[in-house]
Amino acid sequence: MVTLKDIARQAGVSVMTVSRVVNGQLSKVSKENIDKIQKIIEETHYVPNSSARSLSSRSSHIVALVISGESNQLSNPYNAILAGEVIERVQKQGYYVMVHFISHYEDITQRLRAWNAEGAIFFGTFDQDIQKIMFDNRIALVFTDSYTHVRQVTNVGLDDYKGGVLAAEHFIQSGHQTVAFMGTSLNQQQLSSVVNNRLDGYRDTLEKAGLALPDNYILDMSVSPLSPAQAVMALQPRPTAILVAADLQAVELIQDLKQNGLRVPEDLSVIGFDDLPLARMVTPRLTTIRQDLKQKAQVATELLFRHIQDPYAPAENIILDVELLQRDSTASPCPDQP
Amino acid sequence: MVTLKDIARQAGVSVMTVSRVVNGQLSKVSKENIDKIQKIIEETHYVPNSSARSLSSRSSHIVALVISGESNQLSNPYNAILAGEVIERVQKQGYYVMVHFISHYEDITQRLRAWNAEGAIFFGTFDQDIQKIMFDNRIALVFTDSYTHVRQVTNVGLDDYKGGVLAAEHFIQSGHQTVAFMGTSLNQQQLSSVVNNRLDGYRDTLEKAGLALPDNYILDMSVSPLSPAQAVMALQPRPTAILVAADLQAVELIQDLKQNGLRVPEDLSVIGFDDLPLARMVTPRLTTIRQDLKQKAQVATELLFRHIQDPYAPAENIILDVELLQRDSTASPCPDQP
DNA sequence: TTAAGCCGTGTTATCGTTATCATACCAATA
DNA sequence: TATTGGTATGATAACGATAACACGGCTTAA
Repeated sequence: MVTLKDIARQAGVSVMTVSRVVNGQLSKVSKENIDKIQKIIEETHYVPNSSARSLSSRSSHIVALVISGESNQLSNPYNAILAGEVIERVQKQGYYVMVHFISHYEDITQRLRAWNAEGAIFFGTFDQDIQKIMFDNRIALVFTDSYTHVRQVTNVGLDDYKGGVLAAEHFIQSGHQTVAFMGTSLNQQQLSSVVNNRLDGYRDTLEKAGLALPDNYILDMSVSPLSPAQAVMALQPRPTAILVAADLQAVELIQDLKQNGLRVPEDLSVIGFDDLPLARMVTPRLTTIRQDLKQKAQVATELLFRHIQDPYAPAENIILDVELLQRDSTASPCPDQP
Repeated sequence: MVTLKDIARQAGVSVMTVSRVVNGQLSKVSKENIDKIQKIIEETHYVPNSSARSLSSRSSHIVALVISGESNQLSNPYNAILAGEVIERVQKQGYYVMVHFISHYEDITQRLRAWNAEGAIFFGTFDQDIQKIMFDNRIALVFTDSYTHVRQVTNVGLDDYKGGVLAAEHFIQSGHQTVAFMGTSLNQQQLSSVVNNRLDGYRDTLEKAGLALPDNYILDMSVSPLSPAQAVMALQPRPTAILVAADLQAVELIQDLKQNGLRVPEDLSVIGFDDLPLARMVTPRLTTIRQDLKQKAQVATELLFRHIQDPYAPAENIILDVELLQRDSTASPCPDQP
């Protein structure tokens, strides 16, 4: 392995002179030395040792990507796409990305500190743990989709409430009278308030229009023993429209409905959430509440680097907009419906 | 930041004694010191500095995940799922994962050497560059889906040829007479021999059964100006079955066919390749050549750690099996077809 | 002429850890 | 008694880089 020392010896200068050239402090080195040293660097394929740099300069140029969830966190397209966008951007800034999968609160702070990560971006639910993490680390932290009351937390969220509102409005305008909601983890207090907010916007808007959303029309698939279609079909009267809090679940529901002989949108209109690429690929193409993952990644990365550069930059909670994308999984209710 | 020195001072011992405890060399330290030191470590939330460790011990416990491709490499579910599986397993071994996206041959060796990665797993096409990489690095390297003639390369591949065979057999048994193939990057010599092998198995089997696969029935969508459906419909006589070399493309084709008024499988039987989760979600559910990504990840990770532990472990080229998964996108040709 | 300042370069200490060797102590063996 | 050997510990020197300061030589202003 080639080190600064080797190059210094070859060039007949001190390591500091080489170090300056490597780090682009060219104004401090004579032209002839710059040329000589750069040539040797090229020839020897010298690569600076990041560990040594990190140790000495106390800046690692490492950003951690922390993804919570169970099993293969990247098999979820939402995580995967967002992760990819973030990695691309972080890399473009000359930083390195370390990926950490965690289930619940394994001591992620250990992992961040081991390599002196300069910052971290979090995917998934961390609400309960945000404060712990905040106190344990003094590095730049950016959360996504986290609801919290702690002021110092920087977060990039989504206007989930509005998403619910848009879905409700769409159903109301289409003339639906009996509607339902499907999601997961609805009862846990802190967890998944993303879904809760979508529900709130949905319910509030329905009620304003004089439509009720009874509790039993709010289906929590994380506790229901029934399959998605069964859960819907068990409702009397049967809803003609449903908002499902995630595209993946919506697709699953539609599959299941088909197998049970129900048609979408004729028998049931379905709105998803996220607009994953998948939404355009299924039949019928999924009407969904779209969020812009590229934008989310961009904002998160920008915030991260802002806080890396300036530890005293104020915490921000950015809420991104959503829009309804009407495709083929929603329609007016059939008049001859039972 | 708490260091070994701090703990040593508090415990009234030398740093080496603390180091031994931290590294589990408990037989070399007295019981009372072990207890005392462990207690202080807990209290102070000491975390060993990995950079310093790496520098001193010359082992970083870092594994690089190198993913080639354009733009967001993780938006491809194949990459994402495989990456997730690998990350999980690497992490379980106590190693850290650095992710590197590269397009073409950016100097990935720099990135690996900067942090002294102990090993690397590669996703994507690297055929041309494998040798370069091999020569530049002396660390454990595992490629996936790479065809190469270099003996020292460790690779986890797929029986792509058999995949083509299975698809052809399926079409032959179903009574198809006019069949086609769709893929990308078919002409490049080294690149994407994965697809070429699938094509070879397909063509060989068809020919053995007396069916021709004329060149113009081999559609390369990376050079065709037509949309997938258009490319198929331009063929006279129109094929009644087609093997598409990747699920994503197959789904795209089916979508496009629908919009052009053609039904799957009635007008055209379609077989995909990979069996992504997506394949079960679309309508019709996609018949496809299945590969086991978990297995692929497991084998790749095992090979990686074997070569990390033993630099002289022999290079291996493991070929994983495939199987045909019949779903709803294939059928016998309609008799009344034009 | 002298003080001040810049430029290019080198010297030294340090980052936090581990490798290696040395040492002190005690027990067991010849 | 002298030798050997194990056990627990410490001292010292790396690992590869950067930070901070020092220094000589030159120019410029007082």
